[in-house]
Amino acid sequence: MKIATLNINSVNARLPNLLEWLKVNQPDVMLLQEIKCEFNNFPLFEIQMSGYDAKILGQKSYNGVAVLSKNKMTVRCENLPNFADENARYLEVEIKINGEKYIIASLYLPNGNPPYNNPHDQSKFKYKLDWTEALLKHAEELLIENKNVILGGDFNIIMTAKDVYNPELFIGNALYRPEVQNQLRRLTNLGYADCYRTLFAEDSGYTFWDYTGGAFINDLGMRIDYIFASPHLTDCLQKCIIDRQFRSKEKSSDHTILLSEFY
DNA sequence: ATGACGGTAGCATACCGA
Repeated sequence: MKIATLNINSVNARLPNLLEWLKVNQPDVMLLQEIKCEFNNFPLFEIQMSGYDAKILGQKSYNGVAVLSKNKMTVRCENLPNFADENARYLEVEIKINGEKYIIASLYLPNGNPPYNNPHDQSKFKYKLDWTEALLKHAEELLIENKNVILGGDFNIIMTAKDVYNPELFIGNALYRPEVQNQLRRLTNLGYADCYRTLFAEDSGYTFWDYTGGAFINDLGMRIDYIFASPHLTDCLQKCIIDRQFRSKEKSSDHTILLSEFY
């Protein structure tokens, strides 16, 4: 079972790149974040012609998440349960693959930094903390329900100092604050494994490079996209790959694709 | 504290992002 995740930074701006990648790599499931469109503007026809069905939680201009799947899927929830959210950041589906039932979520965790024009405003960080608390509570319940659970997406959290090119630059940043790093550790303490770190203890594993300042060329990146797998699935973890070549393409997203494979 | 880029909305420039 192959599953990939990508913060695509507008699905319509990057559709050719996505379709080409799907054609070559043929994942069973593809998780997308920041599709930046409503349902009616999602390129459903082109996705279906590539052999995938799509479930979409859209939003105009900002956010928006989707799940693409070769197999039939049903939506379990749009947005986190018990969390009123005006933004489209969480889509959870159920998919049967080779006779096994999976619960899979595509998630886009809030950034949490103050707006540029109001650097002392902490409301966005509070939103991030609250959102992640709701995720943790739900993630715990999912493990009781099914042994095959995958939570993948853009978590907007740099877990440790080795997950960013220069940790000192990020002290106080909402992506690097101890409160959210601790929340992500709590996800692992529930039993979910960070697939990339499970297989690669030392590699940088960056998934994001800023558009500015030649960040990609100089490998000034950070690891903020993750695939977390339930214990039973982690036992079956075979591969985890970061496709840097996809980030080097013309008209690339500022994130790249993370791909996990299970037996 | 701000901007570098890039996307979207909508038509000039503001907002958002990590």
